[in-house]
Amino acid sequence: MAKSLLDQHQLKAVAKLFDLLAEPTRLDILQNLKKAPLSVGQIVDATNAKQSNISKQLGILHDAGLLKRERQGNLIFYSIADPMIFDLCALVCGKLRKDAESQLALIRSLGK
Amino acid sequence: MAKSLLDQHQLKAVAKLFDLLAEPTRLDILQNLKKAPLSVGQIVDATNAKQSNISKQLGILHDAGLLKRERQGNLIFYSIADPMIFDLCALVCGKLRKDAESQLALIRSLGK
DNA sequence: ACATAATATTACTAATTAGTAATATTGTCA
DNA sequence: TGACAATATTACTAATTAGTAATATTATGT
Repeated sequence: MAKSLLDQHQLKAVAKLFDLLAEPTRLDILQNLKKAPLSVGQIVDATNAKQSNISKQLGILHDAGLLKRERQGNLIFYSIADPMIFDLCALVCGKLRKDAESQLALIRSLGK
Repeated sequence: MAKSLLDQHQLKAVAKLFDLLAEPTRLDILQNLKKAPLSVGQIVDATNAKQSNISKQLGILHDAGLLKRERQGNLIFYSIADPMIFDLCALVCGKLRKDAESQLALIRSLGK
């Protein structure tokens, strides 16, 4: 086992995946799809984004392979293609919570 | 336990953290710091980015709390503040590898 | 075929930001 | 103090992109 550092190309691929998760609207879509597939309209209702934007972001997530798409009559249902995303989000949420708790403990310790 | 969906503010915080990891240069810095703290000059040498850019990206990572900074004489050493980052990167790398392997298997299965 | 509902696309604006050259700052050593 | 090395900052450009209104597409039911 050598240095095993990622090369430029690989770094770019990793960055691209992180970038997909670096937008609140897309994260909102993903967390809403966590339990079950939803139609575009349902996602629009669940978030507070406009239809055109949701459609756009769904397209981005689908093109990247993070979402699956299935037509059912007049509706189009999207679903999570790889639940690994939620492991990622759990890690990040865990870190943020831990940081916040440390912050809180620090503040409390200053309260004499 | 209710719906437990993140609100707008929380989504923004999560997105911000992902955004820090959504740039190849910053990822390159982080992976170089994985083994040990490095000075700015060492990081510049290890990557193929200019000094001013490395310094800028180090500042961003430090301001966000992902890196620690320590002066030693003329040099300034940066180090990873929270190794959780590597868990994140490992997940992403794992996914990309798995996807690539599936792709490869598919191609092979088509080769008669 | 027509009206309607659901979704996608287009064209655009505003905001963000990576990278950079030049310059400023900070520390070391003589 | 002055020269030098390491790092940070500034000011700028070019590129990317979220959000949006308007419009186009696609499917359904009559």
